[in-house]
Amino acid sequence: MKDLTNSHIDRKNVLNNNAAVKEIYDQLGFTGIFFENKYRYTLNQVAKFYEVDVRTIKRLLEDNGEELKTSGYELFTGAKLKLFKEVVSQQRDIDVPLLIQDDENEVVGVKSNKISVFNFKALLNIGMLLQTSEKAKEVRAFMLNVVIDVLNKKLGGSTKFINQREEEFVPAAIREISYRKEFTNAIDLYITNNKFKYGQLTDKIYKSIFKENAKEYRKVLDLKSKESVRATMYSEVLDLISSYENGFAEFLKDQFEQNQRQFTLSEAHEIFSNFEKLTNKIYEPLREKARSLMASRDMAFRDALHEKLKDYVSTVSPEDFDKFLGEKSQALEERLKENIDVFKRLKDR
DNA sequence: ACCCTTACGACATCTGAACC
DNA sequence: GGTTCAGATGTCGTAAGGGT
Repeated sequence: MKDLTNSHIDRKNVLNNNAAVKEIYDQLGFTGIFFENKYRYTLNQVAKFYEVDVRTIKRLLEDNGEELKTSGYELFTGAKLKLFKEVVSQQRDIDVPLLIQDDENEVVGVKSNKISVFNFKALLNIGMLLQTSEKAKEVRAFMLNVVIDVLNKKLGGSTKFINQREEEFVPAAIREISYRKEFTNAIDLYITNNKFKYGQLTDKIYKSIFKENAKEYRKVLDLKSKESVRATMYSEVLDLISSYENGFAEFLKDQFEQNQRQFTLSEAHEIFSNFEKLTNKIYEPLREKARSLMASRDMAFRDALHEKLKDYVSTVSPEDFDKFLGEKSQALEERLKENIDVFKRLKDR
């Protein structure tokens, strides 16, 4: 079974979700020592919190050092340690003593030359790695509940059109519409009548970019028959589709001018394969990026796995979480209203 | 029934700034 | 300059779980 304790990607996707982490901190009620803009916990506090031996936490540090460092684990020494100690001793005066004193009622680490310090994310990260601690198990369940709550609150329960919540979506969708026009025009003019020609060539583009045809894509995202495939795509994917459509339209036109007659649909398929070969290297970097963004975001936001892109699933960045869930994310209607205003302003000039 | 692995705790030893 | 003490690291024992 895949869960937080054995999936690096899932752990990152909880920890990169800043809105969720903040909510978890507010609800958990385990106050840290505020130092350099973050809430900090010493190694001993962390061990006590999860009711495990200090050695156990240390072993996690040995085995998952890099991950924990990325989350915000730090080893304080020298000047930084001195500063930290000062902050700690001040905190003792304002009555948060339990957190920073050990059993002998001493301030922890006064004479130590180094102290392991966790920020809140690293504290949660530890909770995701501990296998048998009951407390850690509780914290994990709690974290996931909050993450689900946050998602539901931000999205009103549906993640289907989460792709539309970032600033870039509307402009990308508008661009795509005009490039789509170029594409369908070229198909109209240079390919003999065949009612399947649009769908088949569009599928070729989809397969070239993300390995699925429209039908497969619909299935992965569980779209109803009336729901538009394009409306669920991320701006980066839309832009790449635009490039393909525009590029292929021009390529087809060139071929037509050499050929002096319309192509059949099966010839057009061959022409597309040539186009694909010719542009393979050009599109490669953008395609890799689009695949990775699409696979990772759909996993994190839509709980949807694109089987053919499973090697591309990685973590969703904190920026992405903000982009789609944060203050700047919006519902499409607001986005459109905003854009209409822009058009109006331009028109008035 | 047996062996192996995993996760963890207990104990021991070494290190090196900070403090006196 | 010696003492102190948290941290780093290593080793061993054990309980639980899984596979054969």
